[in-house]
Amino acid sequence: MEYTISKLAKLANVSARTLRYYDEINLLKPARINSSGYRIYGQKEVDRLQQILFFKELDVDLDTILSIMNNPNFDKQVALENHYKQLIQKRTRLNQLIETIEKTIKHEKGEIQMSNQEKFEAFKEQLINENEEKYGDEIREKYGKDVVEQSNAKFRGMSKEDYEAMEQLGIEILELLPKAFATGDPASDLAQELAEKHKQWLTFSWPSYSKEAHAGLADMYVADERFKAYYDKAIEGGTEFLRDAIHIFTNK
Amino acid sequence: MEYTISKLAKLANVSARTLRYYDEINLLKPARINSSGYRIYGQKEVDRLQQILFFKELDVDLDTILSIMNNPNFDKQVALENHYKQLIQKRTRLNQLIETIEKTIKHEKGEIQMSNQEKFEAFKEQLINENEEKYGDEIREKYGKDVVEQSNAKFRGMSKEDYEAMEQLGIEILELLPKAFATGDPASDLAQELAEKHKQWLTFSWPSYSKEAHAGLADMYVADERFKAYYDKAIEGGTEFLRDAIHIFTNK
DNA sequence: TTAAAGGATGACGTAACGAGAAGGTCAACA
DNA sequence: TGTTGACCTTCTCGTTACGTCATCCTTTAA
Repeated sequence: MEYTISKLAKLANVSARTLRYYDEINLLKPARINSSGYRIYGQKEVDRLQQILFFKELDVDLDTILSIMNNPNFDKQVALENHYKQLIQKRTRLNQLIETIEKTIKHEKGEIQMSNQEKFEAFKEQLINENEEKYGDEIREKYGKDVVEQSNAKFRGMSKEDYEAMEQLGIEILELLPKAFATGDPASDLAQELAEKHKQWLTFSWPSYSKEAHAGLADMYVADERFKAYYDKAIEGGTEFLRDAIHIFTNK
Repeated sequence: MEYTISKLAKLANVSARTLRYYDEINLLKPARINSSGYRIYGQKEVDRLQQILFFKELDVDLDTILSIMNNPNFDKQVALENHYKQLIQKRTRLNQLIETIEKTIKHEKGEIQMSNQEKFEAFKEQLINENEEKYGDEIREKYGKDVVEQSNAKFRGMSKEDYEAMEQLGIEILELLPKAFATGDPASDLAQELAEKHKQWLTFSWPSYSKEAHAGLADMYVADERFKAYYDKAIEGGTEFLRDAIHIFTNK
């Protein structure tokens, strides 16, 4: 079954302009262009569009969708969970705002004046909470508030280039993991290279590196099913192997 | 208390650029400009900014905020209570989004853990896709966009139990078809039982039942080689027989 | 044959700023 | 007194995800 642009547009309930735009940004290319220059879409494109629209419904921006769909190493689940976290944060913010409004209404009714500080307190609290939520309670509990806060600051100040380098490193780690695992030895050169790469990856977001923290994080990976799923997807048992490699690495 | 632009920006947790922009669009003018051309804000502006930010949190565009705030009939109390109501609504919407994403994550995780579930979900999606491809336009034209979308949604949200019941019904239909066909009469009791079962089967995936739609679908079965092959596999000429039985059933 | 429908490619507009250039002002410190 | 650095100014361009023309070409139905 083949579709012209407006046929597909009707099918998916989007505009033809939208499809041309998706073509333009390489998000969804037509299967072929016919002799008159018309865009012709096939089944594969229909499926892909459906995926795209699914993510769009979750408020994911097109650039991110593009990464998700083009990068085979990009874990859909991780992406979904990140997005989930963002939504939770949004809701937390909303809840605080609701509280603030409740307070404000009460104050106004009671004709009690709020100080400027008080008025903006809610917004500031929002920020703090966002930071706390963003980088996980686990790490905060283990390594203290300061680390998290510095980490936040570093992460926010990260350039696009840095972020992309970090992403690339993450991909390399996933690629290296099965190879290192194949050696069967967490002390092998490949496994230690893996641990080294993981350290580098870590330093992108951590304010300072410490062996204990690195080893602790490795333990957390095994204990946390989300991380475990991520690394085990590359190779079954990969998370434990990575942990062992890191433990050897940090005890050197 | 007087504020320079960055003082106010910090207080309200917005950027200086934002305040300059608000000045530019006449949403928030500074109290005065000092001899060096600096913007100086006072208490009135702080209050106004707070109001603006409240509305902004409600996703109200700045143009609308401008109208609201310039309206002399603007009652702060009423406005606040309206904000409040809207915030509650927004939170409800967010909660729905979060629920959806939770379901999706669970579903995706289930794909990894249980291949049964995976097959089921994947098959459902595939069915929807095929259905969309083959009949999307047609059914939309005939019965309207909503029916198709509700149908897809219903199918997606179907429980495993429902799906299995539906599958069972499908098997029964295939078993009943040759027996009914043997009567040679689409109006026979067996044939009408067949049509009734088919209706039940249909209601699993269709949002609402209508005789016309049922009859239309029967016609489509005969016209489409995929369905025809499916029913003819049970008995040669079974598709036409089923169609005739359904027509009689729907004209009762 | 002709008109309508549908396709294509620009190009501009949108909202709410972010980012950066180029330059002026102010307080502090050597 | 000169200089540094923080802070201010205006101006301009870039961003997202398209909507909306304008202009021209192709296909289809009457």
